[in-house]
Amino acid sequence: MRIGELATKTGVSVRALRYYEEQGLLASERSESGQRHYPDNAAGRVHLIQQFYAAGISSASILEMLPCVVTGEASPQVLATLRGHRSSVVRQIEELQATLRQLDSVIAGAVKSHDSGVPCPPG
Amino acid sequence: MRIGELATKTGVSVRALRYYEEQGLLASERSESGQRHYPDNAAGRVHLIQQFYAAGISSASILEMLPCVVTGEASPQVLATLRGHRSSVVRQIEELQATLRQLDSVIAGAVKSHDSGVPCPPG
DNA sequence: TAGAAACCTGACATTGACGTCAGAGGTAGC
DNA sequence: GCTACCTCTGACGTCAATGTCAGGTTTCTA
Repeated sequence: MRIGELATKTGVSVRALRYYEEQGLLASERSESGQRHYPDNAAGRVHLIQQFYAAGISSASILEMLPCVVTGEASPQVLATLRGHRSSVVRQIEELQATLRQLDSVIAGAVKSHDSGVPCPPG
Repeated sequence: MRIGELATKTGVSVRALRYYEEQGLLASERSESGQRHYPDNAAGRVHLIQQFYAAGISSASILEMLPCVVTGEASPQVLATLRGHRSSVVRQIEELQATLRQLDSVIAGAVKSHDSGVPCPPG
C-alpha cells in the first residue's frame, strides 16, 4: 500500500510516517518513480512504534530495540536497555495510578459537594 | 523557605519552580527585596503539579483543576475536565500495560535465546 | 487526456517545559 | 565589611515529534 493508505489505516499522519522512515524505524520499498510502498504488516509496526513513543521512549532507543522485538532476541546491551525501559514503564504506571486515585477522590468529593449545592470555583 | 531549598527538597529545578509560578500554579510570598518565600506545604503542591504533568496534562488544565483538588469541590465544567483527564489517564495506563507485556515477552525471549547462545543483533 | 488527488523532497515553524546565560542585587558566615 | 553563595528578571536556546508550506512529479478517474 502507499503512504496515504497506511496513514488512514493507522491514524498516523503522512508526515509522521516519513519521519519514522527518516529515523530508521519504518522501512519502505520504493516504486520506479520514488513513491513509498508498504507491506501489510507495516500497520502493526506503526502501532508498535506509537506504543513505545507513548511510553516516553525516544526514536534512538526504539531503533535499538525494534529488531529484537521483531526477532525476539537481544544482545546483553540491548537487554539492559529493555530492562531499563521496563522499569521506567512500571514507574509510569504506578504514578498514573496515583494520579487516577487523586482524580477519583476529587471527582467523588466534587460530585458530593455539587449535590449539596457548593460548587467550586464559586460563581 | 526560599526557592533553592524548595528545589532541593522536591528535586525540581529552580527554573521549573519559577515557571510554575509564571503559569499560576504555585504562589509565593515576596520578601522586601523581592525574593520568593514558600510555606511548608509548597512541596506537596509541587509534587501534585509534577504528577499531573506526568499524566500529560497541560499547565492550563492543571490551573483549572488545582483549586478544586485543594478544596475538593468543582463546578460542572471543571468536573467534565476532570472526567476527561480521568479517562485519558485510564487509557494511558492500559497502553503502558500493553507496552509492559510487550517488553516482558521480548525480555523473556531474549533471555532464553541468550541462554542458547543466539544473541541479537548478531555481532 | 485533462484535471484532481496523492506523492515527492526540502526546509522552516510549532509546542511546552524547561536549560542556560547575563548582569545586577540580596544574604549569611567569618 | 569581605566573600561566597543565593536570588532576581529577562531573554534566547533546546529538544523531539510533528505541522505546514513551496514547488514539482506521479497516479487515478472521468
